[in-house]
Amino acid sequence: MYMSHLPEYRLQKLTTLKEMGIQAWPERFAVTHTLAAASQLPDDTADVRVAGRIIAIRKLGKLTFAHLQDIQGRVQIALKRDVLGDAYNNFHKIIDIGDFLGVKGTIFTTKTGETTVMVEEYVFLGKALRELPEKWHGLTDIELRYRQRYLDLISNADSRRIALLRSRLLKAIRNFLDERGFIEVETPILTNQPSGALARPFKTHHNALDIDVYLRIAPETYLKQLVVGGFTHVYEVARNFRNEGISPVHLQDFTMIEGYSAYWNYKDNMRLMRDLILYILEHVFGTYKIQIGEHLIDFSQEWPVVTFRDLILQDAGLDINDYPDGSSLLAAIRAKGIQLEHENLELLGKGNLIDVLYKKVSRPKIIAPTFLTAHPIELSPLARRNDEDPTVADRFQLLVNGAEIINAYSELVDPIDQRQRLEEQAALRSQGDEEAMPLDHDYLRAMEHGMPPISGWGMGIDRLLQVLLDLPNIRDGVLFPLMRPLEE
RNA sequence: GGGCCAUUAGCUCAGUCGGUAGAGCAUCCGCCUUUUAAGCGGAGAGUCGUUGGUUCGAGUCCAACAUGGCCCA
Repeated sequence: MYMSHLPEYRLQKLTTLKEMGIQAWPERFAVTHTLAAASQLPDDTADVRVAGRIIAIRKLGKLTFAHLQDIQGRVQIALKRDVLGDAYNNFHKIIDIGDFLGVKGTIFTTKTGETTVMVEEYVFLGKALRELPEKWHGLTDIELRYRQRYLDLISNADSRRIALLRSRLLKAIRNFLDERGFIEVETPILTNQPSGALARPFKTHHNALDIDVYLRIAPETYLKQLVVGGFTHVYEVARNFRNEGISPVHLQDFTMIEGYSAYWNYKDNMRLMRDLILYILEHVFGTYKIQIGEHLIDFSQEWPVVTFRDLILQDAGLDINDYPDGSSLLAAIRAKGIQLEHENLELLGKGNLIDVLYKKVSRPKIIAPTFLTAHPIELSPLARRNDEDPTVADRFQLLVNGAEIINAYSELVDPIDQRQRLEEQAALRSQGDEEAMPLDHDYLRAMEHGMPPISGWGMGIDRLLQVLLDLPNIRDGVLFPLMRPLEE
């Protein structure tokens, strides 16, 4: 057995445990209270049984204090030689910080006012052969926090708070949608074609069928097929995978909630999304006011609605409607002295150029929640064309603090228009644009069987969490972000 | 892809001008019955990320590489 990498003193205590006939990793312990609940009990509550990881021990001769902790709380325990006899000395012979312990005892309050369990019996519940991070500073090495998240959770209260908050946030969203008649479904992650978004996919291989398959980049086309099948309000909490670069605002493996409603348009979803965000703030944060960087944002205020055209007119002094194509717009941008960062500005179509311009001059300025609407149609291959202006889509994005939190539109349900737009995408793809969408025959066939009016939305949970919690890196809201493996 | 920064004891970090490797926590020993970053006294603990180079001498200077972070593309 290879154990030379483990601290000697811990292996020694493991041996001591065995010599004393105590199981190092026993199989069960019945508790009466969670640690958090026990820490709220009144004095003299008897027969309290709790269990947790020992995160601190303070021995004062014949009296020892320790703290038990789990993800939701902690409670102090006290062990007295008077009460425990030999078991008191044995405790110190077998216990290290990090071990799991179960205790039975009675609640009392110390001189310093902390609710504490006076231990009458204890049961060893699990040996830790490695040490915990330093107790005061915790684990600060960002790499270690991502690689060994469990240590981060044990030693950093903020990490525990974020992990629990993410869970509560997801639950709140499900509750909100369920209350409004949405049905939750699951659609495939392994797909024959990457569809529903503009992004590079991860590719893998199915052995039995001997075909390449792709991890989904969006659940969109499947969810709309379900609307064809009769679902009127449907949603999925979807893990999506995009083979893109790593940055503080990009994950390769992220969670998106998408929802679709038959007979709705994008304006119905604007209302739904505002209600959803306010519901989240009320139920998870308990306030509509969120501090983001130096700004205190009150979400209960009116959220302005701006069009792409008005926004760019305001921020760049250019009316995009004055320019028929990309090259004339680019000339105007250059005449204004606006520097855009892109490899091949000359090759961009008008829609993509507007997008690059918007990201440069407008997006970073949008702090308070704002609906951005009327996107260029080229940027929205699955969205419905506006009836009055066929160059824009019936679409909106919700922006907060320069980040796109929600993307939504009235869906394109005309199979003839859809086929044409996907063929344009496929042409771009054959010219080497790896983000363009391939022809999705399954989806087109479903559309041809008939779609009602539909509006859908997608909300990036990781980004939402990053914005609402003001996290410096999007991975701070993810328990186990992808890391390059270390060579042993 | 480019730039900057980090990598020293299990953890958190110092390390001056290039001259024998330091502290706190954790660990071990002793004292201690209301502590909570417990305290007091003592002890052990290191491939200074890796590989080269410069030098009488490198944790320190130089180069490459590795991993991570931030900024830019």
